[in-house]
Amino acid sequence: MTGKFSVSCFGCQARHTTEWCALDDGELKLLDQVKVPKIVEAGAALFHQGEESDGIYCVNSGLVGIRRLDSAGNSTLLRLAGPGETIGYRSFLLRSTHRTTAEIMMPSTVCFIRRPTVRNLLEQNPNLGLQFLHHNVRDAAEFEERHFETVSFTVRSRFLNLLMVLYERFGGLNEDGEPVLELPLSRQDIAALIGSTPETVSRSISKVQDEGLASFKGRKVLLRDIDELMRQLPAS
Amino acid sequence: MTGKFSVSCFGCQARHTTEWCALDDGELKLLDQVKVPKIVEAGAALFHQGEESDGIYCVNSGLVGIRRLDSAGNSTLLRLAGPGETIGYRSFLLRSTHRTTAEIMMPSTVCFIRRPTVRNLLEQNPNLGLQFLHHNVRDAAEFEERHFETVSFTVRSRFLNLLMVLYERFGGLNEDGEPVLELPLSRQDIAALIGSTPETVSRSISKVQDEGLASFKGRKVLLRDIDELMRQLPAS
DNA sequence: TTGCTGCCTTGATAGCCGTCAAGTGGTGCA
DNA sequence: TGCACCACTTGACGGCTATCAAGGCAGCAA
Repeated sequence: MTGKFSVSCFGCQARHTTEWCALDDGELKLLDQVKVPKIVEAGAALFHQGEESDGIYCVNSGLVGIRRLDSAGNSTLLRLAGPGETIGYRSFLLRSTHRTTAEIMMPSTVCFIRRPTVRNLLEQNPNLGLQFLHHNVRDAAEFEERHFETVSFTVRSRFLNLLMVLYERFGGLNEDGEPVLELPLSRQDIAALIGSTPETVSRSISKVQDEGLASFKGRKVLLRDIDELMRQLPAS
Repeated sequence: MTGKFSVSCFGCQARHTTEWCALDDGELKLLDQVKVPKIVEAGAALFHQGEESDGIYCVNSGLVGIRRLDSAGNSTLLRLAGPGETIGYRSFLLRSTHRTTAEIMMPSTVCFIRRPTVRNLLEQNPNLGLQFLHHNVRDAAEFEERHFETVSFTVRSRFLNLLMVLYERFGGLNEDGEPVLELPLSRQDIAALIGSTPETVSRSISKVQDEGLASFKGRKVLLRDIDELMRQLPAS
């Protein structure tokens, strides 16, 4: 954690796409007053696996990685959370310790909401609970989807899939109008996300590059043939 | 669907382990009156992928398979639902069409609860929503876990894992006091559940048999060395 | 009985991919 | 400038597993 910043819930871009849209003006005002906004540097952690849950986090900007440590001490990236996503609400609702570690992947701004606040709001406004439910149902559906993909498609397909998802989130056009992307992930984390290894990811990258579909230089990507890349995605 | 049967929510074994434990007596009485109990034969479907969701199902006894059809028309078994589990609530909550098909795997009894009833109960009793949330959070955690297992362990490990899970649910002792199990699944469905193919499953079975850990005859299984089988499970 | 059908098993083969190991390149620091 | 360190790449190898193909086996109908 490296600082605080000022942000109003009322002006939050993400508000209308999150569970907090269930709140009325009065409740939102309360939330606005008691939330703890923070600027966080890449590499920091919002919470660690095994810790007690003492509240939930709402991502305002940036990117957060949800990791799990296995018994051997290896850290595996499970999923990413971007602006508008609420983190840590599961352990909160289950009153359990955090089952994962939330690590900042790029400079981010997040809002922390303390346990009592969340509890009060939940009791006050049943719709908020339903919104969390909706959120989680979508998450669960996505996991099911990903599980299906992992067992059905090759590493290459899964990599291309991730690449395009990341492009939609973080991509843009360079000065020449070409589609480019700066990967917010190491090869290791890419590998974990698609259920593979850094070496195999690296080989997939080389192959895609040899075929002229995209150029990779470190984490910088130039998508040379975006149409063909899209065409090669697993149908879903 | 092949018939109706009489069952009271008040006497339902599964009630206390499901989301319906949030209901008070009055609400439960209402539920009891409007629910539609059904006896269903193996092979029938509760709902099909793509259909409109018109309510949710509560499994009273038996086993239901949740399947997904891919674009090529292949049916893939995604997961199983047993007594006490509620089915179809995700499409219900998202107001979307069913994303999966629910197929009866063995003669079962289920209760159907119509959309308006569920909606009313949800509005009336916020705790019910929270219960669904809990349920779904556990589901999501399980998917995450399974995804992790699939990319980390071999087919053999995953097969043994499934075998022991099925044993806990459907296993018992034969007249000689030996642990036995009647698989409720075809090889094809076993393969789908663990993300593999019927051939590889068959080979795993042969291997486990050669090692003297268990005997397979069709769907009948005799677990010869249950301790060793447990020992070979992936740690989790 | 015969034939048919579906499920399961077994064999042969190829390829993807994980693992181990060595090499490359970029960055920061002294 | 040189060195160390780290992430990444590349190569070699082997094993697991998917695929294709053929054969076995039980259930069923005629």
